[in-house]
Amino acid sequence: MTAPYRRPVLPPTLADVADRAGVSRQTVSNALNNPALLRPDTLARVQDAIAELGYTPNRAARNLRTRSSRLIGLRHPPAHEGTADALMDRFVHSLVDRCRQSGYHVLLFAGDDADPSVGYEELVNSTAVDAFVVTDTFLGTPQTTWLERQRVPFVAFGRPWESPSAKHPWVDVDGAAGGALAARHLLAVGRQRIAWLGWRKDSRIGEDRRSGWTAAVREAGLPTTGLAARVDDTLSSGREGAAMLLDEARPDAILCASDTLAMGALHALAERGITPGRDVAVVGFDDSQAAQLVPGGLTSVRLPLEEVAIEVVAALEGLLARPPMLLPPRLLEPTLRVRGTSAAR
Amino acid sequence: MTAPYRRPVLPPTLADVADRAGVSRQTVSNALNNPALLRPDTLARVQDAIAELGYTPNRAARNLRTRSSRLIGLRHPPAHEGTADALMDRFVHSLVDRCRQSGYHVLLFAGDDADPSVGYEELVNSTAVDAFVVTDTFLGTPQTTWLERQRVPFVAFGRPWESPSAKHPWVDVDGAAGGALAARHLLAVGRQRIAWLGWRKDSRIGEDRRSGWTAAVREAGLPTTGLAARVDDTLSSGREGAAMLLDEARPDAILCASDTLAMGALHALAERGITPGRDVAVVGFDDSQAAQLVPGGLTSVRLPLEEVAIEVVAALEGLLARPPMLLPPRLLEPTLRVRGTSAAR
DNA sequence: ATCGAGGCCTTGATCGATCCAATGTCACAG
DNA sequence: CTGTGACATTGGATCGATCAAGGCCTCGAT
Repeated sequence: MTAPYRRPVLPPTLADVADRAGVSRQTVSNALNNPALLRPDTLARVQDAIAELGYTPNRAARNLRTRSSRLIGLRHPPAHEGTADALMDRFVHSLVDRCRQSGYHVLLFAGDDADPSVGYEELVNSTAVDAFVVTDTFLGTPQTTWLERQRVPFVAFGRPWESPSAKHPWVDVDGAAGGALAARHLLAVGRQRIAWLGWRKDSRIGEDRRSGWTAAVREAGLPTTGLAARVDDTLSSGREGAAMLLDEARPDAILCASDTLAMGALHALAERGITPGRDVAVVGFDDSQAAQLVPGGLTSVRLPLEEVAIEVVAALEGLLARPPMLLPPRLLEPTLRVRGTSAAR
Repeated sequence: MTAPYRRPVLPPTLADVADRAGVSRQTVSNALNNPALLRPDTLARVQDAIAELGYTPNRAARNLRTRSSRLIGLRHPPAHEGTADALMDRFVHSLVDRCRQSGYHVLLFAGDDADPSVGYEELVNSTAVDAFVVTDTFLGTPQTTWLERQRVPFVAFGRPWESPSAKHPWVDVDGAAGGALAARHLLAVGRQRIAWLGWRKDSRIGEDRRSGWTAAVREAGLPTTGLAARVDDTLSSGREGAAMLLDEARPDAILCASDTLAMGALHALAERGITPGRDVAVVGFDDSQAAQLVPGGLTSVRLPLEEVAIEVVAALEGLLARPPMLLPPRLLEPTLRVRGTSAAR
């Protein structure tokens, strides 16, 4: 057996291709990066040589010369063991897919919640990545301010809640629109007393979603007072919150800030022998897997993560173009997945 | 405002550090890669200069010269919209974390289920990554055979089920041990008729897990015949399978090949007014989030993904060392998370 | 016939690190 | 005083691509 896991011969270089095609290195380079500069017959000859040799440009050499790596850094969000993970997974997937279409790859790295610069700094200074995608802007945005000060190119998935004057490009989902969408759906299927089961007041995202509920319900001339509970984003708090709502406010629908809370609400209903979708409608948020594990299905607001990825990559390309072109922030509309827990009566 | 998102000055190079410290470039290089070669006072001088300038080695240049990128390629598994995703997320997290400790980063890329070489080939030829971590070895392993033939270094998470003679390093979780662990736990809490609710026979992983159940139950002198059902890995099949078992085999425990199936089983119990954990115990597999969303909690076999990541990275380091050192395959033991659905009677 | 313009292609330098071979320094034995 | 070897440090070449500038054509205008 020969030496295992070592390629026997070195891969062909651009110079090899040049020799074979009978042209200079620069011409081969142009064939790859600026084909219009070549005469058609020369181009064909070079392309043949490339194909025959199975040549692929060496990234390290190209990176060194062009001072760019065509890599996008993404800090793998720390495991919350919560519902957000599955969401992120969907987003990362879309992002990877979209990056590929633009010739980028995604570099995952681990960060440190305490010090935002950890990880980022090393990658920036070593020119390992061209830009970053930042996801958890709701943690008080220490990293975005750090990145902005360092003039590191990045695009955020999530508004700069804490510093609305921030100038960096960002893409986010309109939580208020999602809340309103869900509330209007519940109104359309004949619900009159629509309760809100949401997160605590210090959650900007939660308050955003909630504002959509408030607006839509008031718009219909229906009450919101006494019909809201704010709890932690856990199954048990969701159950307790829903129990309280059911016992004290007699809602015919519960709109929840997350699928986790919605699952809790479903348990509270079950304990009382109330059938979801018939007696009391339940709607969640994020369209996580849990929504599909409910028999009959949980109606849920679905975030357009594929679109978010598209916009994020577009913003990245603008940022990395020269001259850089800053795209304006984008706020995308979520959609609603109607399932059994909000059937029409 | 100056040009946005462009660093005003070029970062310092190794030569800058050398000038400042009054030594040659090579000495600075040695200070970084082989500090033992330097006299202590020289080393200190160089390190001071590095700190003062805030120098970080340029990756592209280093990669070009050393022919290695210190990047590990990981094909982001296609979204199955199934339970496996959450598992993968945990694994990826551990992997990223572990890679960091070894000075590696993870490069995510999108692949194509049809043609395994897509993605891999480009990254290999362009020397973008040093090695791959391959995760979905259960799909008939087209990519592992391709990678082996191309002599691309890689480590698999998952046995080479289809080609046991494969020589590449791999790490896997002992599903049989997990099945046996869960079965013995059920025996220990006094269960006598332990049913198996598993995947169809063509699932190697499913059959592996099942074999542990068979062995443990037989070892206790208890029956397995008529106590097994094999269905698709969906909530509804789980419910139907469990319903059949409950109606026909009268088990006092149901051991499931996945949490998804276990959730289905719980629904079947609920429909019959049977209390899980008291009347019939239920145990799942994979310890997914769903297991924690069950009130009281679902007992589940937890895969040691953190350990898997450790072993995978260790194998990678062996592979990339020179001379390469192939570590023997590792089969890791899962653990059991005992929760409400298998309480002692 | 000569010149200039433009299209097409080539040559040499360069990016920033490491590899390699060689040199300088020093203590100590012959 | 020279030879030897171990250790510390250096200078030049190199990895494989792109940049910047310049050369060689061809062709039409003078």
